Amino acid sequence: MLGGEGESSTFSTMKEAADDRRKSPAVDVEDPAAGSRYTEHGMGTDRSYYVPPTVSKQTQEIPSPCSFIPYSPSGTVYSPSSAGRYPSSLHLGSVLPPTGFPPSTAGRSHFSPAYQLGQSPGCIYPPYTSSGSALSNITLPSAGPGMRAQVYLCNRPLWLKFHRHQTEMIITKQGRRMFPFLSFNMAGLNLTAHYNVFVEVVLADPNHWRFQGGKWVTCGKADNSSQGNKVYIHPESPNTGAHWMRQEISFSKLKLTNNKGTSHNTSQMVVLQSLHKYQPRLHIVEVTEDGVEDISGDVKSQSFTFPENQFIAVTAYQNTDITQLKIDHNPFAKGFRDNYDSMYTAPENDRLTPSPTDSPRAHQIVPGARYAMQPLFQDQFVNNLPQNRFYNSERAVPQTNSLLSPQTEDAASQRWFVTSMQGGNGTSTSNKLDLTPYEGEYSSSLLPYGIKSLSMQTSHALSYYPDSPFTTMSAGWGSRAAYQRKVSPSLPWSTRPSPTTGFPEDLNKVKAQIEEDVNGSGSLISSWTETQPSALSLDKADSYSTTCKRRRLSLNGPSTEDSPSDIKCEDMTSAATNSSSYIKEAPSSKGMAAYYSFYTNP
DNA sequence: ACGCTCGCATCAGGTGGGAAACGG
DNA sequence: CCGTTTCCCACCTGATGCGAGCGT
Repeated sequence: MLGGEGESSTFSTMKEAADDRRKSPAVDVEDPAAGSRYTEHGMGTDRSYYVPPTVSKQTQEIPSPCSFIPYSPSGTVYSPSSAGRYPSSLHLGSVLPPTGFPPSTAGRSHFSPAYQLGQSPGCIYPPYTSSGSALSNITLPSAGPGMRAQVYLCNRPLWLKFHRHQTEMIITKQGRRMFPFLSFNMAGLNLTAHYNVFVEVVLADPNHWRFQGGKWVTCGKADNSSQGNKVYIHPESPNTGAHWMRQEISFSKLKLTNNKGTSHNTSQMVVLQSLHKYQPRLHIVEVTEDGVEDISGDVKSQSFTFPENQFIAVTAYQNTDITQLKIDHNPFAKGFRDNYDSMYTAPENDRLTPSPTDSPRAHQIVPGARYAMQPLFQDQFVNNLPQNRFYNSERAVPQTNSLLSPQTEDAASQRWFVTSMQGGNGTSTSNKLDLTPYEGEYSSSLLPYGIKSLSMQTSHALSYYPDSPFTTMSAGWGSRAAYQRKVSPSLPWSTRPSPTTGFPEDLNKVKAQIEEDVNGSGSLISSWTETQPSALSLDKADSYSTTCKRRRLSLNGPSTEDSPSDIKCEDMTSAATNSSSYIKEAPSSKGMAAYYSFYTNP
């Protein structure tokens, strides 16, 4: 409602920012230099923030009352090279957590350490350290105590799964929802201040892509002239910081279209061009109570970019791995799962209760691991051991495989870290996907995200995918969907024990926990910059060249990683549970609620 | 009698696949 | 001719409405 209205007018500043961006859209992802481009921005400075793709800086934590702060990197965590280019205004890198924790340490205690590390990120996440260290540079928002926002990508594990294979999003004339959809948890906002929260989808790189030979390759230049709405304002905008932090903020209703002329539901539709790569960006803009952006004084806006959210817009899926992931995780595609099973696991079509150990696909689908994990982090980790690997693999493998040869991914999957980050622009290799830069980060981040997601739970936001208990997961995740699979209707998840662990009693504890999450996992992302809202589409694309062949890749190897993501989610939940004491809503079992409740309670 | 909860049926909407249509 | 886009299909989820059953 509000958001929609406000789009054009309210965010004028944003538009300006966007304009600025346009000027420099074209940097190549590949360009090593690109990394440098990503600059941080200071708070009000400008939109040009970006994070060096390769370089992520870890921020050192500044002692601040708010534990969250530490991670709020203004700096950059990582910015995808591509992202940097078009960044409208702010770019925050997401902080990635180090690779998974050792199973043994998985437990909460484990996080604590992470937390500490968080303060010195470098230590904690060695991989990221180099680049990640950038975070330290991050300047905290000067805006005021309330302005230090931190954002968690709730369904990051799921996004990572897709990202590994180069996420594709279908765009249709009438609009197609994203899956995974964007779902965030926020922290660090002023409880009483009002904010508009919106997502802007910007061109991630200057290339036109095509799927050829089983992988995505560039094919000419992107069409910068694209027109149409590029911003989706969360329907609950404007709203108070307490509101935004109380629950998971889902953008499940956001639709992607290629219909530039669409006049209806423009508030729900983001116009994109097929075969172009995009980077969703979350913007949080402080506004007056009536939703008007406060132009007086310093503009308080922050933007957050998660490289794993990048996707290529398509009118038909190109990579069968992506198709399978969609089918496996999207409840609405459940009808296609049987086929899927048959395709991938021939003999076992009938398996009613897929076990995690089953075929890779089964992992994705099966939540078994998750469930088990819920109770405790440790459990989660333990169970996840394999999963962790997957995650790693996701990271490491990602680009290469997914793009190149998915089939081989599994094997490769074992490696989590990618060196790319350090290098300056990890972009190095790839122009193609630019995954590398992120990967390192991803790996580290996995846990964190998972954690958060747990906390998030409240699902009110999610109308479609929220299941009750699992809502949190839903946001993203596939986890839920997976569980629901026909195959394993009987899965215990419904019975999931709610987290029993208590939350930290006091805020400090909560903070600490959060920090842990952040640090440890790095899940929080955060790069935030205060800048003016920028937002609008920048990209214009032009016609892209042309020929693209579509090839469907193999099915073979559906990713093996599915479970990991789930796991993470679960982990998070468990974590959340720990802090239950704060939970206001005690929704069933959702630790998430608890987590947020913290915020809600002044 | 009234109010609440539960279960079932229905409807709207979302999903990917496949074929046809479109365009260079 | 080839690649991309569009349309239709069957299937599924989620929300809603309605009625029955139960408790006060």
